[in-house]
Amino acid sequence: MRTKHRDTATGRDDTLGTRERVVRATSALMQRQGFDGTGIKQIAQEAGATLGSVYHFFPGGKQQLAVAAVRHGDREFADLLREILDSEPDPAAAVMACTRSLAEGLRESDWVDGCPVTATALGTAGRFPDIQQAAAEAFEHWHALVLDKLRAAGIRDEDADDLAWTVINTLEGAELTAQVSRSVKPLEAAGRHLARLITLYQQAATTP
Amino acid sequence: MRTKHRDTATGRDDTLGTRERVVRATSALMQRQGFDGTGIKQIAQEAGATLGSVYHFFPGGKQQLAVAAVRHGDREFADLLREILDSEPDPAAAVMACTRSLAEGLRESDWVDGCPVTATALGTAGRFPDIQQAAAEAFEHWHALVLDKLRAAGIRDEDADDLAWTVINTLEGAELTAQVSRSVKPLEAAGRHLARLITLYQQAATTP
DNA sequence: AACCTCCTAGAACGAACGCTCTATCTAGAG
DNA sequence: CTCTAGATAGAGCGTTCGTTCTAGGAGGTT
Repeated sequence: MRTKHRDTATGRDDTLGTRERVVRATSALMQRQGFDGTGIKQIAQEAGATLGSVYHFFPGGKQQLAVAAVRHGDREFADLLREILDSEPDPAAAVMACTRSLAEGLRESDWVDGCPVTATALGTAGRFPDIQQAAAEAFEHWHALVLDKLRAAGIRDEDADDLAWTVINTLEGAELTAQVSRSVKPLEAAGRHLARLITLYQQAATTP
Repeated sequence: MRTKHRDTATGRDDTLGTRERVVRATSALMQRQGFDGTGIKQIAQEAGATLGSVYHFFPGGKQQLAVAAVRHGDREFADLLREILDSEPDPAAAVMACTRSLAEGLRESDWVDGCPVTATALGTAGRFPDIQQAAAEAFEHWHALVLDKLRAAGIRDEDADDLAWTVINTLEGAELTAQVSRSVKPLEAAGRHLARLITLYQQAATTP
């Protein structure tokens, strides 16, 4: 029954298992519409699955779906972030490359694909601790990646941790502002200023 | 019928008109639960109004309610921002005071009251242009306030505009990260680094 | 008195929601 | 072949959604 054909219109890949297709559809839909704006029947339709299949793989219902979607978004952005950070030896240049990549992704999606976990996490702030914790763990993973890069570049340990948080914060906020404003300007400014900040702490580390 | 009594349990103020009570309830609820997570009947109940009253003042329905709520959040945060910026002559110290204020607000609300426009705007990204534009205007208003402060402190015009965007971006992102992580650490780091960045551009302006 | 405008009140509608349920299909083991 | 567990299929449950609708109350003007 399952064909090896890729549906170019919806981006759905029938070679993936049902569970994976459902997770990806949930992630994509909640990224755009948030938790409450996304229906399970809509997820099933987008994934090319039926309601029975969805509840077979996710007996915990919508909440379990959201947690899986957030974790998927976590891995997805972590892979992108790792790739970009590895491609540039200089951390300042690497962070600027990140802002360019985020800007490109936003523009290509006509300003609808923002951070894959923010929309889901924000709408469920105090209501579903599981979802919130999955989102918090995503931020921590991304922070760890940036932290490694900063430390490898010689930035002092006591500076690097906070600086890595500011990098994540600013990327997050700039993407959000850029999306709402439909302009890459906030992301461009963020890249320039983060690069400036990073080189500042690099100099501080080499001249004690 | 209308008493002059303030309901200390719900925070509802009966001395306000119905329309204003509805707007405030919408703003508060959508700040926590987003657009789709907030029902009109819930708004009516929280505001101490009936469904008929809500639709009398907002015949445009939920969409019009959301726009009014975002504009209310815009004014609310603009007032706070203006007050803090005016209380500190040094822009770096003023921005740090902002991060402290945001951290305090988050902690007091048990991490549920984040930015009053983000949750509403994110969930309606591509669907309701009116809401998105109201949110974009809010960011512009806040940006203008920071921009004035930076210029008044002598920062070069060509630097100040981008720098003001990064301040807004980073405040936004840090509040978001702090809320999800239930920790003030991201906000504290943001305050320190923004202050550092601002003084850097101040020095650049005085030593050509 | 009558009248008019503003506002309040909530029943009722069709649609969509999350979820449960039973039934059927498929594939591999024996 | 039969047996079984995993996966698929979708009708239907009760509830809630946004919205519409009609009816009534409050207060001022004529």
